[in-house]
Amino acid sequence: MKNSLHLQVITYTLMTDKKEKILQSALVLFANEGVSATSTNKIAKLAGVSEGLIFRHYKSKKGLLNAIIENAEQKVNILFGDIMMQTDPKSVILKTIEFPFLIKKSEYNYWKLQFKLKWEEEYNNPNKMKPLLDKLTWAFTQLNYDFPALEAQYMLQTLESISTEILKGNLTNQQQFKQFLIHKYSA
Amino acid sequence: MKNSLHLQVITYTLMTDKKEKILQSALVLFANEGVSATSTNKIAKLAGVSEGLIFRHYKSKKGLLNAIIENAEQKVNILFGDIMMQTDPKSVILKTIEFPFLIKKSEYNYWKLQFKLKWEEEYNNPNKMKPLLDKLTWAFTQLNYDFPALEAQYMLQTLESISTEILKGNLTNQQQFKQFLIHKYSA
DNA sequence: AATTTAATAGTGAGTACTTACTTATTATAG
DNA sequence: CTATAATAAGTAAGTACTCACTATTAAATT
Repeated sequence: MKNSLHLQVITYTLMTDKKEKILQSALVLFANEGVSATSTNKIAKLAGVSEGLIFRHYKSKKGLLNAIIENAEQKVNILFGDIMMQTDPKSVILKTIEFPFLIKKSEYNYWKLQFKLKWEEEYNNPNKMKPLLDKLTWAFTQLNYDFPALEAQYMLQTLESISTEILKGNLTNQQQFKQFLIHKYSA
Repeated sequence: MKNSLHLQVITYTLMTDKKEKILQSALVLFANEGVSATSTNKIAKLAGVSEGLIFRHYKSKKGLLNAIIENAEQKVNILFGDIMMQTDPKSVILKTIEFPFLIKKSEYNYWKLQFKLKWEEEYNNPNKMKPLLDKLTWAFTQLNYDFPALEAQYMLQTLESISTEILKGNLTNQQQFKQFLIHKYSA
C-alpha cells in the first residue's frame, strides 16, 4: 500500500506509510535522546527505511524536526483552545489546572520534545503563552484576586513545571496533587 | 605559570591554567549548545589548547562532563545548605523563596547545564531534593498548613520553574515576582 | 649549586568511525 | 508511460580519541 489516509484532528493529510514511520521514529529518538544525539542513520534504522528517504521527504534533518514541531503544536493548540473558549473565570482556572494531567501517555514524546526544545534559544518563544496568560489574568481579575497578572504568571509557571515533572516520570501522586491545586484555588 | 591556586569554598584544588580553561570553555558550550552538540574540537579551540590535552586531563568527553557536574553540585549544595540550617519555619520558607533569585549571573551556565541534564535519564535524580522537601514539609507542619507535604512539593516545583525561567531569561520582573511570593506565604 | 632523573603538561598529526546529505538507479503505482 | 517512492552506494566533513613526541617543572643525587 503506497498511501494511507490519516485523520489528524485539524487537517487531513496524505502521507505514505514510510513517510509517517520516519516521523514517528524521529519523534521517539528526538524526544528521548535529544536532537543532536540522534543521527539520521538511527532514525532510518528504527523506521526500517533507507536513510536517503528521510531527505527525499523532509529535505534535511532540520526539516524533519520542523515537521514534527508543526505536528506537536497542533496538539498544544487543541488543549489550549479548550481553555481559551471558557467564559466562566472559575472554569478557566479549573481547566488550566487540569491541563497537565490531561496529557495522554501516547503523546508524551510530543510534549517531551517541546519542553526540551524550550532550552534552545531558537525554539524558545515565551510569547506563545501570551493569550493564555491574558485569559488567566482576566479570570483572576474577575475573581477579585489582589494581583491578577502575577497570579496568572505564577499559575502558568507552576503548570509548566508540573508538566515537566509528569513527563520526566517524577510526579507519582498525580491525582492527589491535582486535587490539592483545585482545592487551593477553590476551583 | 604552570600552576595556580584556586579557592573553591569547600576544597582547595591545584589546577593548571589550561586545565581550568578547558573546564570553563566546556561549561559554556555544554550549557548553551548542549553536550552532544559540542565537539571536543570546539572546546579545544575556545580554550585555546590542543584537542589532545582534553583527554590527557579528563580522559574522555564524559569525564570532562562529570568534572563539570561535580563543580556544579558544590554550588548547589552551598545554596541548599543555607536553607537546611535554618531553625525557624518561616525562615525556611523565606530562604527557599529567595533561592532562585540568589543565583549569580556568573554562575548561570552551571545551573543551566544542570537543569538541561535533568532531561537525560542518567542525570535526573529526583531524590536529590529529598532533604529540602523534608525540611519544607516540616516547616509547613509547624505553620499549621493543611497539607504540609503537598505544600512542600508545590513550593519546590514552583521554585524549579522560576529558576528555569530566570535562566532562560524569560522572567523580566524578578523582584516584583519575588515580593509576590513572599507576600503569598506571608514569609 | 649544579646536574641528572623522573614526572607531568602540552602539542599536532593521525586513527577508525560517524555525520548529514547526494546521486544514480530501480521499483511501483496510477 | 510517467511520476513519484524507495533504495544502495556513495561523499566530504566532522567525530571522539590515540600516539609519538617535545617542553616544562619538580625531585633526587651529586
